Amino acid sequence: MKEEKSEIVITSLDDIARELGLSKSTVSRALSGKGRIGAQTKARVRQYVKKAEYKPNLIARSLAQSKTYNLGVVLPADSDLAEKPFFQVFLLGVCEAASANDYDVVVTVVVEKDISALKNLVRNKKVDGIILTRLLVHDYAAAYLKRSGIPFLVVGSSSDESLVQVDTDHESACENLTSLLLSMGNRRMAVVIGSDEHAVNISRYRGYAKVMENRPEGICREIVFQNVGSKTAIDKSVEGIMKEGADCILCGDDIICSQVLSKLNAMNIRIPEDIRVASFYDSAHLKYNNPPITALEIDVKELGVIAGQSLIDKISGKPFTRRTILNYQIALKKSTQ
DNA sequence: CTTCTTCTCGGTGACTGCGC
DNA sequence: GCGCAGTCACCGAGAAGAAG
Repeated sequence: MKEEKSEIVITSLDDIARELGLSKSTVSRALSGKGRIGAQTKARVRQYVKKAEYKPNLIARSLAQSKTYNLGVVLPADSDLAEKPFFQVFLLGVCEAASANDYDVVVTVVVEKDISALKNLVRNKKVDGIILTRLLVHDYAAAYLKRSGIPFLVVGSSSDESLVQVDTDHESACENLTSLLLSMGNRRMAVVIGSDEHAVNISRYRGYAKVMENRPEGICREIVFQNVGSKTAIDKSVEGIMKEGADCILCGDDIICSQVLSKLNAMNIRIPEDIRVASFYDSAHLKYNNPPITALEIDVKELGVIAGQSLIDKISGKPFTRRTILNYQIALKKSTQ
């Protein structure tokens, strides 16, 4: 009986080396492009590998390089996190950069002072680097990562120049949006903004305040609501603003804005006829609102891609930018006309 | 049975050596 | 001396084997 030729299964560099009559180091060099290798040998190996549909064993590569090929992304453990499009879209961007570099993404959460999950990730050497997605004014996670020595970057702005930062210039963006709305005839500009524990809220408020302080009437404290987090607090802020009277409400972010809109709707207040509304951050929450909402638009996916790529560059010892600032756009919509 | 040592996995990279 | 390919130690953790 004619013996059937058994198919050769290629599972490792050794198999390829044996088949081609080379050493596995030569095959490794041919595939990585590193080290000295003849062009002919390189082409021969690559052609064979393509035909055999060989995929390198990433666990073995990790072992040899003492790297995990994982990026850690730290999210805040907010109860309504799933409702925050920022983090979802940001993760998409990070995953895109990671995938393009043979990295995977490991997600963990921190609850302000409780950074035990992050510590486990670092201690157990599960990741090569970390991205902190929300920078706090007193950030325990950032302080810990600095001590640990693991490469990391933060999404946000800090005066601490040792931190690698990726962010939008929120202060300048909010300053420009506030100025623009004033130039459109609005005089009494109310603001509803979240916790001043979050660095981003500080920057946004600073942008608003910078413009308002330079006006003859200054900042009207009775229509300024900071550290507003809960739905109840936002509702009370809106009631206060309507009682005191304002031309426009500036919302600290998309979540606050959607709750402000909901409260105004419940009070039968029309936008923009009775009051104008704008948001310091746009998202899917506001995209389909009627009327459309004036807001600052940021390419969050691009933010994720840049954060991911910057961290990988830092891990790989390549040159990286210590502070990357992304552009923003002011999208003027019907809510402020 | 316990403890210690060696081997294993697949890939990397510094070093070595061959041939022209 | 240069260009190239081969050798070998190493990575980390668990399994297997050896010794007491």
